[in-house]
Amino acid sequence: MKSVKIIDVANKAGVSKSTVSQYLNGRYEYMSKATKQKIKRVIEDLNYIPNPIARSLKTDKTNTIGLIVRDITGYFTSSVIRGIDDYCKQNNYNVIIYNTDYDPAIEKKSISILKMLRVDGIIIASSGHNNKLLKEEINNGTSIVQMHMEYDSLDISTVLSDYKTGAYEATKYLIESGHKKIALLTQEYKSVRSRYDRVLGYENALIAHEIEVNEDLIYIWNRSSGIENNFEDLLDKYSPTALFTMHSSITIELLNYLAEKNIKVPDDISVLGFDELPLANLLKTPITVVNQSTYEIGQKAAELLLWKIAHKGNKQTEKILLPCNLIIRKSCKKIN
Amino acid sequence: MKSVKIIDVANKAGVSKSTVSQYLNGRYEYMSKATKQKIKRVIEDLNYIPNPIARSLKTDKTNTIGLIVRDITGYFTSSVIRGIDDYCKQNNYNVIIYNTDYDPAIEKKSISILKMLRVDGIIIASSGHNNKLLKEEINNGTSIVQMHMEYDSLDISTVLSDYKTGAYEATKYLIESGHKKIALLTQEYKSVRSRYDRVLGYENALIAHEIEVNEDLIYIWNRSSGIENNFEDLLDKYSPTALFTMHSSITIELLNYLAEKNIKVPDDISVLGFDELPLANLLKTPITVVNQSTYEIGQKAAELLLWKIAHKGNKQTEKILLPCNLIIRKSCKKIN
DNA sequence: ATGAAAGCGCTAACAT
DNA sequence: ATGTTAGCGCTTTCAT
Repeated sequence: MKSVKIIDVANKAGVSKSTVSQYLNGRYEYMSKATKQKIKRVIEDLNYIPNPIARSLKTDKTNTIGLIVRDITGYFTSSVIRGIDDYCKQNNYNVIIYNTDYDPAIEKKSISILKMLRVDGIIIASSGHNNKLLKEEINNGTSIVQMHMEYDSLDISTVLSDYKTGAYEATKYLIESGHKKIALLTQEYKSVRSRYDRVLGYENALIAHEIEVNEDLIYIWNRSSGIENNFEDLLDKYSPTALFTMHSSITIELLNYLAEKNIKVPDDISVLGFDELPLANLLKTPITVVNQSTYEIGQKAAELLLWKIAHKGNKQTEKILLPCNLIIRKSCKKIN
Repeated sequence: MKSVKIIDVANKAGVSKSTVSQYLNGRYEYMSKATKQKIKRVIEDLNYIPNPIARSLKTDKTNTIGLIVRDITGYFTSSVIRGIDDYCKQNNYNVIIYNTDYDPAIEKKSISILKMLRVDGIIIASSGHNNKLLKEEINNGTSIVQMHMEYDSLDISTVLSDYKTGAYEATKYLIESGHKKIALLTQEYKSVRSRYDRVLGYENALIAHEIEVNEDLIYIWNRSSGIENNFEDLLDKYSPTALFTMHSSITIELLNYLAEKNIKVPDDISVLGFDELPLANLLKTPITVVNQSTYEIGQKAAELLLWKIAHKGNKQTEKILLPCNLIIRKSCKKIN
């Protein structure tokens, strides 16, 4: 069961290693038809498979990319990964995944491990806390594409959904259903372009329909503390008729919150979420959501990265925007 | 930005490559305290990181394992993967994932790619259609552990849940809630131990409570055709009061089916599922399920595999059983 | 206690 | 059109 190597096929074919290597790498220009055929035969006979490790050592290419995400387990994330992985496999690349669990320190460490591993490139949904490092890496020639997140301070090739339009359309739908007091639930958004865009979409839709933007209706949620008491204040004080969440984590927490407070959706209040939910149509109230094309995001990100790897010289940064689509279900009531 | 290599630290430390290599591999036995310190310093100074590819070429060890699953995207699977991945990363292993989408041919190909990649071992949730190949690989010395599935015809180290007890406890719960006519929805189970065990658990519980086992109440579902007309026949003819599904895919399809037929859970019929469902408590009817410890399954599988890799000689096969737990929610009605 | 040297399996510049 | 040769960066046997 000794594995057969290039020298074995060279010997058996009566040629040198180099010729076999030429063959393997598709450089047939100066090769006689005869030897080409012979080598082909011998390779099949011997069932020879080149050792990618030896190849990597020589070429400094591993044909693997690194992928840094928050948590592979998420409904959104796992589908994006599938898109990336499928595209990569089709193109003879492997992917190695690192989970950061939202920790910038782990993110940083993941980058350095991936570099140590000599991956050919990295796709990252970054926290925004390592922008300086990321910039450095890019300047050093590392191929990187970012997805899902966007930061004004970081000039990097990116693929994400058209959040602004997505939020605009959703808000418009709410308005056209008669809602005027629409509360927005978002994470801190001023420093994060991809969050700010959603808020902009919301505001623009209001403005376009001559509804005054009320900052008090924008509730800042954060992952560690969740929905706090001041949210109840918002509800009490402003009585919004609809709640628009900017992230599935918020949607889910909100739904639990409302269930606990015994507030009925959509009878008492309408809910519209960003990001598709698993088993959405089996929920107590099937939730209307702005859906992102997760699989396509992954595919595009992978496509862009492999392109960058193949064109290392090119320092240009690109931004790819994929459309969202509104999936209308039963969580928004028509009013008036 | 040239990367520093072993020779650089050797030179700077005034020793030979071999000595540095000894240091790197923790063989300090014959090393003077002095050189040890010096090498340590220089490595830190130079920020030297050994190249794992060169190392792999020499040692024939990649410190990566392959993982073959049906679809990374599943709720169950992604959590298992996380368990595997966390354990591996903690132990300096990387994991490369292959999705088979339930296709035995892709499964087979994945195995061969993984072998070509020189992974140190493989974790597989296998289809059962490549058992001969798997057996061969094991005989050739490949380290493999199987998870989630079990086949009598394949002697292989395996980690899975205690399906029999899980199904037993669930059935018992149903019986104690007054149910006597409990239909079982399963895939073809006679050739697959891990499915047969669930059926056995169900039957044993019935027997223990002196309820006759009626084969007609066992409905054979399959992934490609889904729930067919004959299921309605079963419902009509035998009027089961409870439905016990053996897999989350079946549960989800069943729930959709019942919703479509306007059959209410649990008022018209009780439902109990195998495998946890996402957002379970937000469902129209929160479903009672037999939950598997997905993360732990992953951890255990990884632990077992890394152990096997470290003890290549040992040909013994082990079977690790993890307990299930019943999560009682609102989908099962007490009757009589 | 440390070093010299061979070699892991391949690629690629250069020679012929 | 094909072969020779020198590495890629490391580990490991064998000397010393």
